Amino acid sequence: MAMKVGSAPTLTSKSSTLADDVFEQLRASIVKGELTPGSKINEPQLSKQHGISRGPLREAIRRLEGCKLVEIKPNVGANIVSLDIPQVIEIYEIRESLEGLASRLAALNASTEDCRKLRSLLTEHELHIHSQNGRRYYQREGDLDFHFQIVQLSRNSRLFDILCGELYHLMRMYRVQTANEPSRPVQAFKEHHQIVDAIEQGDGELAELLMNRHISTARKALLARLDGKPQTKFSENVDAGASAHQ
Amino acid sequence: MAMKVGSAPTLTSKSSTLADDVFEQLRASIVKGELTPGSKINEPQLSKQHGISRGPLREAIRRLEGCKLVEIKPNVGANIVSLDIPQVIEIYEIRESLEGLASRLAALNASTEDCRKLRSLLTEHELHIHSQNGRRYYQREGDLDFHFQIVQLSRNSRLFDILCGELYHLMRMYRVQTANEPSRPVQAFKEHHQIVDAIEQGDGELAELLMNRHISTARKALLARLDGKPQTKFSENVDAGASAHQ
DNA sequence: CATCCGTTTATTGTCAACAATTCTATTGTT
DNA sequence: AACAATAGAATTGTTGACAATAAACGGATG
Repeated sequence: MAMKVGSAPTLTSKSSTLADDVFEQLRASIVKGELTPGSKINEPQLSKQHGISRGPLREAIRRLEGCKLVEIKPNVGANIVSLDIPQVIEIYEIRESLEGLASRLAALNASTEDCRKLRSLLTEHELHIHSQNGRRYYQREGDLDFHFQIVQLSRNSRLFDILCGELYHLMRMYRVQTANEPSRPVQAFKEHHQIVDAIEQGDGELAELLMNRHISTARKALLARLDGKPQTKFSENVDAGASAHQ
Repeated sequence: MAMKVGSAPTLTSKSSTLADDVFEQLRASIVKGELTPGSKINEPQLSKQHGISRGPLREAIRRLEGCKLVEIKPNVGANIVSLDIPQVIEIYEIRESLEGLASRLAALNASTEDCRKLRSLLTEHELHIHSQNGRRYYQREGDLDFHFQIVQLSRNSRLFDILCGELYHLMRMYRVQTANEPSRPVQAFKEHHQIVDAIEQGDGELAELLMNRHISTARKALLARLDGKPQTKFSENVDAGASAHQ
């Protein structure tokens, strides 16, 4: 269950503009890490690379600015946004509230069919969890899929936009494995099941509480890490936190 | 205590780009309602009106698109975003969670000086509340000021961005007076004081609970209105909800 | 009278050139 | 050798022109 956002339909695409296309490509590159946080955007280079003029490229960059994925300094240029650990913790605090809300709403809306899908997603994860490659997969993609589904079930489209359109992109940028902590994925897996239990029973308050705890665990792990390495400027391959659980 | 976002410093401003300037002007126009929801953006007209070329204007529009304040259809143009009542309710659900979080964090961070400022803001509101013009002022501007301050005290910059940079702008667009309900502002005023009480005592959980209730009241008023007029396409001068309390 | 179709008009998308600013590197001085 | 000033290169900001698409108009036809 991959979570495509909005991909181009036809090969010789015509219906969308160059600015839209390059916007999505750039956003994907940022999330994948091909454009590393803090790095500078060179307009002439990028425009040549994508075979377009600077006009549409600049529009795409401006749109990324609106999404807070790049920062533009006048007469200097655009840089990929870079988060330090305190900022990531801020995001976790917000996620905690928002995904709690999503879980509560999901419990009110979810059909039995929806719950069945959630379960199958979890059993699929269980298969991967024990293989080494699988663990990596689970932590890098599979886990967010679960949260993604919950948010969809909330049926609150703006909540979906904020979480999946803004915060999750940043989460992925700073996705990191809960290295050297083999017990956590298994525990997270159990918590996921508990959350589905609550949703299945239509117990919104419980679902909210469990999701809050679930994310809070990861936030606290990050916080502990912050105390350990005080003002470390979050380099690329950190190995805790973001996906500490999920 | 007016809440300017980011205004130009010098008269013959030079340090910022045309795209940045027109972006802020357009955003202000949208929030003020000078550009009505759903209306189309005419590039040649606007560029002449602002005395700039279409290039920077288009960049500003693309940035607004990133902020979800306008929607662009390829080869057709940009329209000011228009919300119907269900969408506004979605926003209230999110506000409820997020401002609850903000209140909880504010209770942990606020100094006695901060609390003093909150009180003075509230007493100022009390003065305005009983005059007819004042009531209008209070509902249109003063009330959001209070919420604005709370969010600032949370010291979570991204929370601030989401609430004050995205949602409040939309709130203002659909700001509407709780017409024919003179009791509500007084009640809201009391609730504001209760929230400050909790913050003053450092009781984060209570502050969160009270803020949740406070916003929930407004959301339910909107919901009741929704049931009354089913699929009304939220015209400009609705008279309930958005600022029903707050 | 309504509808369909082609023409005209206006608006959007794209590009390449120019202007303005910042960054770089060399030179000259202490 | 270290630092400041200056000239050059590179990058960003802005503009106007052109191409492509969609909307508006008008006439012919059922």
